[in-house]
Amino acid sequence: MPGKKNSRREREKQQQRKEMLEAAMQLFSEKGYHNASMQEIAEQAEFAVGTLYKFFKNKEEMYKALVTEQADRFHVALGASLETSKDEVEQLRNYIQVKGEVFMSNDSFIRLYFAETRGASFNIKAGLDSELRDRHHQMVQRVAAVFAHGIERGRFQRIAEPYHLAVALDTLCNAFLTNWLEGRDSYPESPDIILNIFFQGLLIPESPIISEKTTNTTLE
Amino acid sequence: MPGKKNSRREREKQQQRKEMLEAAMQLFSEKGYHNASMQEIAEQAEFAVGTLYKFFKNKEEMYKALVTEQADRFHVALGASLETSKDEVEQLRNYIQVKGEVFMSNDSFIRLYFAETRGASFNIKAGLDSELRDRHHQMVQRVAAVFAHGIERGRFQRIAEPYHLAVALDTLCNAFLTNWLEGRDSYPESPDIILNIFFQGLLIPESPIISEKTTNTTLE
DNA sequence: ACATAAAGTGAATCACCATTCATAATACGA
DNA sequence: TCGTATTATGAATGGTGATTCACTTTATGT
Repeated sequence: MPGKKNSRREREKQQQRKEMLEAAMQLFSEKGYHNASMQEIAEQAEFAVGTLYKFFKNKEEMYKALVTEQADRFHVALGASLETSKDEVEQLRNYIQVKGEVFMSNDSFIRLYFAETRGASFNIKAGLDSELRDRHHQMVQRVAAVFAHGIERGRFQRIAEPYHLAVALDTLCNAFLTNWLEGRDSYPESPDIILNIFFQGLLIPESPIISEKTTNTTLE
Repeated sequence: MPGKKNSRREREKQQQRKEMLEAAMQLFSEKGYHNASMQEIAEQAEFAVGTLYKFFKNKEEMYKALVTEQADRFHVALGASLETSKDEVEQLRNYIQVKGEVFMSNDSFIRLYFAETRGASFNIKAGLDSELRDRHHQMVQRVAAVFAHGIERGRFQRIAEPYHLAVALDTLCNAFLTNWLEGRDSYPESPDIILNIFFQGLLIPESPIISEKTTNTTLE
């Protein structure tokens, strides 16, 4: 009487589930939610349609499972990237690095992630998007904390609210990564290109110079 | 025999068309392409379904007309914003300003625009998205030219490729605007918050100091 | 090897929508 | 006002695809 958990059957099931999700991932990311049919997914996964329904209540649940599970992995990795060092610059550098790596190796997921997280996602009613957005938002908050720390410690200049800086950093990564996904451009080998945009001016130079009042951008 | 163009009928037609597109805009941006039915759109516009088809070959064409026409207005406004001044800083400031204004007053369109331009858009096969992306890309190139100029003229430091700077600026605007759309945050009253992130360090200070070699972000 | 339970199958069902087109309403010139 | 042309209407059509479930196949225990 094998303990329910790791029976062979149980492992098999997990494997099947995984294969279904892989097929689904491929088709959803290629054709989008509405244009990928359960039939196709079943064929791709080499199961019968009915079998999909033994694992997932319906198409929507399947999609949700897919997206949230991947997003979890993604967020965990990002979260970890902020723990690696005590130095704020290093933390940010790592964040960018990891984000890049994850994107590189999961590009089909990324399409879905962006579809849900950025541009309006109309696919799913039941608040998948808002759940994802929230988690993403939490991630941004964590990055904001890093900036806040850096500012308190006198490592960074307060050129903007920490939260705004975090939004900015996050979105910059996405933009460059998107460019890379679209093949317009290669993703910066090093995180420094992105960091530079911030740090030229963000990092407090030995001798504090620059602007007269911090806020006003010298204009005519 | 009134010249075919501005006959009353002609004007009426245009008005009707406009009302159809308005209804469509509202529904598409609320529920997405696939979840908005022609029936609904017709009701919302107070026409019969059949009448929609007198104006648009089919749902897809209607959607395309909607998106491209709006996008045109949008791009024209943005383009103009870069012509206002000879000073690069002013040009960028204006770009941000105008982008903000357009977003503010067309938020339902923005959802669609992002859906097409950013996150993977699966809605429409016939290359609407790629057409839009191209135009958007051209816009980015124009901004890049501004940066390039500024750098040549010695107004900006070359902290990154002009193109990269343009991508960055554009995406920063989007991020802040998106935040505003989601109600997480109010859109910066002035463009300066965004500019600051760049210009602290981008603007060449009277006495050239900072970094030892431009490229390497001081790290441990 | 057999009986029973569990898992897998895919044709049939059912709902939903885009699109059409025969008909009705309306506009226009005489 | 009447006859014809133009335009609007919305019920009917046809296709698509999610979901179900009676049946078949496979696994398990004796």
